[in-house]
Amino acid sequence: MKDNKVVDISSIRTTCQNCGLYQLCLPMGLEEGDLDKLDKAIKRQHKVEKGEHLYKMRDAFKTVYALRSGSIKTYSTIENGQEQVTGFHLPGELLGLNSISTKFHTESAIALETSSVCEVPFDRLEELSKEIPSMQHHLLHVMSEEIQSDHCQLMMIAKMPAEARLARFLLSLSYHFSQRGFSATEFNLSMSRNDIANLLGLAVETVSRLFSHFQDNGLMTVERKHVLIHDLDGLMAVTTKCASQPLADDSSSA
Amino acid sequence: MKDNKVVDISSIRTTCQNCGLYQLCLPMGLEEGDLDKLDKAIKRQHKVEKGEHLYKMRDAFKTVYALRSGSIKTYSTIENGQEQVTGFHLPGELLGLNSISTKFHTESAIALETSSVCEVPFDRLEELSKEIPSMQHHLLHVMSEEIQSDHCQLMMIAKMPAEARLARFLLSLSYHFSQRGFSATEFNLSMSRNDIANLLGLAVETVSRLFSHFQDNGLMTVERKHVLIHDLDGLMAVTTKCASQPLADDSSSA
DNA sequence: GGATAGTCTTGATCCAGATCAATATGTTTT
DNA sequence: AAAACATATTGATCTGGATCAAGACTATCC
Repeated sequence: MKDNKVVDISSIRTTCQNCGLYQLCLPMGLEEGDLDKLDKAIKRQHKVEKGEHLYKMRDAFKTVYALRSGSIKTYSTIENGQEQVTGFHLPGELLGLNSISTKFHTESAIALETSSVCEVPFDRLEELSKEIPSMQHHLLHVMSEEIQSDHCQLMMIAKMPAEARLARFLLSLSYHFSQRGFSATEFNLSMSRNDIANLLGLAVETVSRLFSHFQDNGLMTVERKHVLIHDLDGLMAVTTKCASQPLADDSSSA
Repeated sequence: MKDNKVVDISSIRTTCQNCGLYQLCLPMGLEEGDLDKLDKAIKRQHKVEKGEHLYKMRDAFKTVYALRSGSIKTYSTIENGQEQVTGFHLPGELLGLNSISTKFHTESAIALETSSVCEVPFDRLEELSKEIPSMQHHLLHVMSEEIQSDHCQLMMIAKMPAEARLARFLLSLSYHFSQRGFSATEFNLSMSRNDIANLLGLAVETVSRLFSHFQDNGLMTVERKHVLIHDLDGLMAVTTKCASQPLADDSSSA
């Protein structure tokens, strides 16, 4: 019965149920029935070519994007025409939620490589949240995470020297890749040096020089886009090597 | 009948209905009946003395705080003992939501002056959100706003020179005060120079010098905590006077 | 009210990282 | 495959703001 069954086209189309990003994306922790509901709301597998925009600043905010593959850069353009990169996004991440309050996008999202996304109309998502408590919680959870990471980024730019920022950036990429089942020590940078510098609040030249330094110190090998980390702990050490260490007076007394 | 009625104690206790922060806080856009529900969930008017903590980093996250009066500083402590100020909060703001994902607070909140807050257990808030769609939306709205403002802060620290950062900080305070019905041009700073410097990623000395410069340029008068802005537009101008202006090539051609 | 301690201001010096400049290495176009 | 262009590396110089240092002003405590 099962062997002579003609392939059912509907079983091929990717559903949330068998999407590899199950643990990272929206469906996290949903019941079988709920998944179906979500599945119906989603327009799946929209493809975005490298350099193509998912949305642009000031566009109406109507849909949330779940990144399935590839990578996306978000950035906003400042009054004077300068660009501020706000983040690089990897599969499993949700994009667009930060524009709920304004109803129009406050940043642009551009594909750094050919990528694919699932689209969910935000109003459908809000309706679903009414019916599915864990969905409501998940949305809050995701946004809370974004605030956390923004605070971390802030602290980094405000307090850490260039070296530590780049090291932390690399470690963060490494971590996210490993979370997604890829190597933690070997990967390709889909973003340019310029983008990295911008995100970290540095000049391109500084980023370039730091890559060279890290290489000279045997921490990593970097050849254009290709990165091979030799010493994760070493990079960690660079991260903590930031500004004025604690003036641990208490350790000397008593 | 109405004149000889003894004062009803329950009509005196502040309810969300007659709270002056109606437009800013949680109740925003709620129906009469819904307000009652919210009202029951809230523990009202908890007083916090200057220097007292509302919560500390790593405390369990259980309740959300709505600031009624006073001002609160949020900050987190980094590995090396340094402190990073993440924000100053004025009446009407909600505190704590950014720790939903971790379940423990990732920052500390301390009163900069004697303040009062309403407390709402977060699980009650989530339940209410199920029943009241506009409440659900409002929570997402508030978090989205926080992400926006964090991005703005990031851009500021990454791209703007010290002058522009302080100017923008003052304008932001001015705006928030005016939103709350206070003077946009005269107010008191409840935070120290140190805190301001920390938030803006600067040294105290720089903040102090900049205040002096602004004063010399007739933009404002600042005497310890007391601020009097003479020229809002002038401050705005300082804000935009940041780094490399647009290389508007297109205006010359065609 | 004088002592001690925090906070703020102002000046002098220094340095991390920006900016400028030149070259090298891709990449795309024709 | 040469031309035109974008991206990356490396060196030389410059500077905004940090750091160091010293007073001035306030606030708190005996």
